[in-house]
Amino acid sequence: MAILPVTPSCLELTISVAGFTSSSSFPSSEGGCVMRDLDINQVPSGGEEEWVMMGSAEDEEECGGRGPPRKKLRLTKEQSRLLEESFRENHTLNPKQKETLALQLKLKPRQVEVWFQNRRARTKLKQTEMECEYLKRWFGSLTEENRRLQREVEELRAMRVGPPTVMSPHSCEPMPASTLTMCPRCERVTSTNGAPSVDKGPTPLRAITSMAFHHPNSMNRKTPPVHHHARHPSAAC
DNA sequence: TACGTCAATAGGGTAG
DNA sequence: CTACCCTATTGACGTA
Repeated sequence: MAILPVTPSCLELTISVAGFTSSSSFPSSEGGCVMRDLDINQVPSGGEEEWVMMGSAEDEEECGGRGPPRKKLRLTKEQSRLLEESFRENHTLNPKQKETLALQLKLKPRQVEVWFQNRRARTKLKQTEMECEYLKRWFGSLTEENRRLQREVEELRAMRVGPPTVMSPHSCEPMPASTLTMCPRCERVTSTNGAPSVDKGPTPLRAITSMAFHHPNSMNRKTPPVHHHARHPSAAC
């Protein structure tokens, strides 16, 4: 599997699957007029932010109508560029970095903090969407392979060529089928006489979860994900 | 006008 | 308790 950059400026972790292109769509919501007390939304004096008028005269009437009309901050291209640049270097900021960046951008430290929070959330959402897409495709291919194997089993059964035998991976001798069992969870064949199961390495799912866990974005995760096999009774697999 | 984007808030969790 | 993080949500704005 190749790792290709999808949107280098936005995502560090990317997953590439043959024929897969990711389209980002974010959930949105609509709601009524709920005005909050935002010190953050007060127009800064001499700042370089793009402040857009927020709410109409009716809105003000409905929501109190006290004080100057609220404005919504839109970061300038330069501010966004600097923030992105900083995000590429570090997904989290220490207080010193935050202060410096805020000073540099003529924003409040809280605004820088919020931007980084939202940026991390967007990154994670995109990652999740990509993983979801990938898992769907993987499921499809597994279903297809399962069908193919089922057909093969049927064909072999139809042939009726004596008791089935499996070659031992150790001695290359045929093993009696009675010593083989199927792990109900992972559906891999294991030997009851101590022979190791045939493992082709980590599954794509494991690759994904381990990638997610080791990604810098997950550095603040408190509890690592536990793979279900860790608690599975048939620890052989 | 519906929908996507994004700055911002609320609220819950955790480390120090 | 404080400061930080994450997640869910809100609401203004841009645009197809």
